[in-house]
Amino acid sequence: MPVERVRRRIPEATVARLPIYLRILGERASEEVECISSEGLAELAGVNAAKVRKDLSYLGSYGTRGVGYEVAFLVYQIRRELGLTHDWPVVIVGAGNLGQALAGYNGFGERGFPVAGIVDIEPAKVGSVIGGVRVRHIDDLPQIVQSRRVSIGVVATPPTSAQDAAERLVRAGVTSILNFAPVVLAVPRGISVRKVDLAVELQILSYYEQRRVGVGLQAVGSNDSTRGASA
Amino acid sequence: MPVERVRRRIPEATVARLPIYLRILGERASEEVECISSEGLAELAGVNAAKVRKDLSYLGSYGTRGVGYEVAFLVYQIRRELGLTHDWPVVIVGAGNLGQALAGYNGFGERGFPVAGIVDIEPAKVGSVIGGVRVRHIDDLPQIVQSRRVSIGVVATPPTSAQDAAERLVRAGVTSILNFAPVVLAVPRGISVRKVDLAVELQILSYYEQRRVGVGLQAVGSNDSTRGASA
DNA sequence: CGCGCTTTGTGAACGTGTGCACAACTGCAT
DNA sequence: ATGCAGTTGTGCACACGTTCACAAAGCGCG
Ligand SMILES: NC(=O)c1ccc[n+]([C@@H]2O[C@H](COP(=O)([O-])OP(=O)(O)OC[C@H]3O[C@@H](n4cnc5c(N)ncnc54)[C@H](O)[C@@H]3O)[C@@H](O)[C@H]2O)c1
Ligand SMILES: NC(=O)c1ccc[n+]([C@@H]2O[C@H](COP(=O)([O-])OP(=O)(O)OC[C@H]3O[C@@H](n4cnc5c(N)ncnc54)[C@H](O)[C@@H]3O)[C@@H](O)[C@H]2O)c1
Repeated sequence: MPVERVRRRIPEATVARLPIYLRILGERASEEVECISSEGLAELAGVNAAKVRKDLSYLGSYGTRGVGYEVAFLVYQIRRELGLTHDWPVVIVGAGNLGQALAGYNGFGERGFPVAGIVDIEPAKVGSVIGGVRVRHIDDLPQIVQSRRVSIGVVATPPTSAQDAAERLVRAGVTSILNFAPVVLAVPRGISVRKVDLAVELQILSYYEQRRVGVGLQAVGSNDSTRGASA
Repeated sequence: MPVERVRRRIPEATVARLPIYLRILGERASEEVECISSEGLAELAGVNAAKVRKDLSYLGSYGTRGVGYEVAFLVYQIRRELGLTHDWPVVIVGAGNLGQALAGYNGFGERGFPVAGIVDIEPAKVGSVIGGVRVRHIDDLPQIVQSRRVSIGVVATPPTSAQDAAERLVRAGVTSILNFAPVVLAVPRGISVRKVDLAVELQILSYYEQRRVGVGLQAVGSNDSTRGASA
């Protein structure tokens, strides 16, 4: 087996698009499409073909000129690059409205992110079962993280508790956090954080909606997921 | 009253940060803080102070040198720029797991995005009440959109129905869509779409997690919401 | 085998976003 | 008045991201 050479850094913007390509390719693969051109993939992903080629070129030269990319091989390469060759169990903090919806959602597990546990600070919430996972007390967090080798945590608590939840996750050993609470989390260097903030999304839509005065405006920005994981 | 002059275009990246500033300022305002410096706001927002100043400069010169920005006035200006001077009712398509969590969430209404309605295609779901809103049949969508003057729609259906849901929304008169389904929506020119895709977020975290080999990597990207509203 | 068709991979130009550094300005003290 | 400490607003340089355009390369066919 050859030595795994040091991987070149992949631009943030590209990393955010690879999952999109991956999903599209996955759908094609199940339809027994063997090959796809950058043009075809670009169409399906809603981006420019040159962008697709440049993105894929960061993985290596896996295309065949005059033909395109072999779907199955490309899927393998993207998965490898994104670190999706093994599962990443996640732990959810906060078993409220949102935490329950997340825990009950199968899409996570299917994509390699099984819910290893869900915890809450409220004794009344502890014990109930959501999506096959029993809600446990937040004091069990370190135990869950360590025994299940969890490195990704999801914050689904009210905003006022989000910083506390994040600190507990970090103390328990988690190194990546997906934050649903509308607050800016302070975390130690080396911890990645990504934020999903619905109010922000709506307010951005509001901005463009408001400007929609008479003229049907075109192309107000791209549609990618360019948002860093801070550290 | 002076003529409202044609507003200059605000960079995408700035538009994505304004809601963050707005939330922070809102919290300060309720603590009776009258003035804030770009440095202070930057700290709370987790960004660079120069960036804050440049962002705010797009709104106009509303700061006072040597002093800072008057919180209440700045809140007003940002709200005006984002089009938050009036409510934007939203309609949710898909009353499943996620749709219910969204409808039951008060945070939307509080921030000026009241749920004007929630619809589903499944007769069994119609009639139940979630968060004070009765689920209606999707055929009522045009009526809801028109009578409540809705311009923002939320897609919370399974991926296979998402394109259908989007088309119904557009036909009903909606011009902005927030899409939770993991698919790329095709919409006519002039329709803004933003996407929230949890699997993508997790996969991006996975990428950085996987690279976390030995060296505690620093600063892997920013933490903003730079994602366009396509058209 | 050579030729034409197709599609990749990438250099280069352009556009957007970031952050430094500093002049311009404010307010206050003396 | 004048000076000084503090803070904004912005020109500039650089980094990052996007798109074009085209040479290089594979494929199939005669
Ligand atoms: N529900 C939604 O649709 C929605 C939409 C957008 C954003 N959000 C955000 O997601 C977060 C959760 O929303 P929700 O509707 O589920 O709220 P919720 O109040 O229903 O649930 C929050 C849960 O967190 C638990 N909790 C509180 N402090 C905790 C702590 N320190 N440690 C562990 N658990 C703790 C509470 O006991 C509760 O069960 C909020 O920040 C909200 O703003 C929710
Ligand atoms: N639940 C989560 O936590 C979660 C997380 C991430 C992403 N998502 C995505 O959000 C979407 C919804 O997820 P969910 O868990 O709520 O699914 P769900 O199956 O619980 O609910 C989907 C609802 O949409 C309705 N529906 C189906 N086709 C429709 C149509 N054409 N028009 C109107 N309504 C229609 C169904 O009747 C159902 O009630 C999915 O695309 C899912 O991938 C959900």
